[in-house]
Amino acid sequence: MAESKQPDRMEKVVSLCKRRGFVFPSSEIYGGINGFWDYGPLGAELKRNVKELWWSEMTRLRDDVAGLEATIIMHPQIWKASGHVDTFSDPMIDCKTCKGRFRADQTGEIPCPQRPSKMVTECAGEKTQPRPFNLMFKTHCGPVESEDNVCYLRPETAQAIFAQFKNVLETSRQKVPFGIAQVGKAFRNEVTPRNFTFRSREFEQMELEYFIKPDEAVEAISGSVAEATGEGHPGEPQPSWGWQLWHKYWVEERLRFYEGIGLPRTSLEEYWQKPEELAHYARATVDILFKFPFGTQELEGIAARSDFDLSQHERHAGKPMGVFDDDLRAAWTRLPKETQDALWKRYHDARHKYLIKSGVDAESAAATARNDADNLAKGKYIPHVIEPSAGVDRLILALITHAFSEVTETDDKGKSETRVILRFHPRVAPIKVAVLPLLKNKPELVAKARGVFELLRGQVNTYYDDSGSIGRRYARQDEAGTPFCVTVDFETLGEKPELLDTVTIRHRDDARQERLPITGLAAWLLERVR
RNA sequence: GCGGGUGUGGUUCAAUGGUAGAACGUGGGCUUCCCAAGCCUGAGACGAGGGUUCGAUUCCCUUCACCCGCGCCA
Repeated sequence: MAESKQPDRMEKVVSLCKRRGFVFPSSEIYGGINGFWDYGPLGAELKRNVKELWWSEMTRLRDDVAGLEATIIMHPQIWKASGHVDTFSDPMIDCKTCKGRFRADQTGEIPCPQRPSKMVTECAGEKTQPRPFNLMFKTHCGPVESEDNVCYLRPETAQAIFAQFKNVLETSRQKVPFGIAQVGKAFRNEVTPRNFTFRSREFEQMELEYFIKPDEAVEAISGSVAEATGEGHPGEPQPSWGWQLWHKYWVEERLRFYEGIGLPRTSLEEYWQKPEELAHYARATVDILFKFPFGTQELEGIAARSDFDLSQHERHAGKPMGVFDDDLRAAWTRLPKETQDALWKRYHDARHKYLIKSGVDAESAAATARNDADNLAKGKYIPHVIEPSAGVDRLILALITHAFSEVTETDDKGKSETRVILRFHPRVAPIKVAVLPLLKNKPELVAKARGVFELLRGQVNTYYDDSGSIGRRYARQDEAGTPFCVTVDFETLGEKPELLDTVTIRHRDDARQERLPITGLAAWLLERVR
């Protein structure tokens, strides 16, 4: 992957974030703590805007998605079922000679990096003792620390959605296909936090689990599973969509979202994971990448996860995770026998393969798979899932680096000066409008400006500033990414009667100015920041 | 975790074995002030902990953080 790295640009962004109050090192007065970052006043607003836009588009503006806010600490069995306990606990061995790090249980199968003819166990390099390499943050529930009450801080928000699937289904009056959305903190004890906030140990995710019918059910109901035709957004969801079209749909929806908050497609890349890169349960995964100054890196992954997660929880919790589908039941009885048999067999084989892979013994796997396929014929199945999973903090960093621009201007005296402008999309900008009296020592101007400020602050996030020259205040707002400034001058007070109660609106990106009546200000702004 | 680099006001940088300067920013003031104008004035720093030394921001050790590379990244 050819990448143009711009370390200078990244340094400037980091220092701007500190200087203007977007991002601070966590616990800085104690020397900081690796992998943890705080959001300052502007960063907090920016992040809030992004999360609210996501939430609103995902849940409130859709009929088919319900929200959830689950706890960070959950029953430890959840992480057993999800696979995190096992995969995060691999004992690792370091080779002091070649500096390699290997899973302790695989040293007999991995070639030594320095002498590929020999396996790691056979080479002469000095090895460390195996050490547990756990990327989940562990804690204890209750006052006594013992093996019995170990709990984990969630390494992803998704599992809570699966765990609460049934409750949400029953209380939200949704039917498959439908989704459950959640925004929240997650924690991973990363080996190496890197690249500013990009890889942090405490971070926030915006995740949707979108539950769909298995393709066999879609085919039974619609006669066939629709094929994806052509590039781009496949349009409004159709009953005939199988997992592939739903997957494509969500990839395009997510790209639209990024465009809508100011990340054009040219700043993004799609990466379709190759079959050998896929997690064992995934049928397809698309990463949406952003061209960061330190390289092109993942913002969001959209995975087609089959029915793996709900199946795991059904097995581990011993609680049924299947749903009953009236349409399927009705459709099934009308199918010709050979179609029924073919669908039964396909569903059976998929279930059987999953069960065997999960370590279920051959006899129960055979029985369970038969039972699952019989259930399909009665209208019951475990939904499959499409998972668009986005990192909030990565997105914030992408928005800041993308918005960052420098403008060098030379004045009459030949003195040149470089100013920073953060060209945020108005929808995400932390401050939407600044209200500025032209002068601060004229009580009438200040009073009028305060009035305008009070008028606007309940509508959009508004900032009042009367310190320094007007040009300095414009520059200050440019650096904060404020898209609009409202200036109250003597004409507002009626120096020219025809301009009484009008103000100057100044645009961030081109310094353009226009005159608007105060009465229309709020509506004018709302139109542009929503 | 390994190797290399860097830590001085908010930011960007100076200087120094005798406890630190600047620019910008920031607080207050003056100015009919529309793109970081000017003037007056204030606050503000040697990442942390040890050691050597009469004395350490400076030398040494440890530690923490950040950056680059490697490894790891369900």
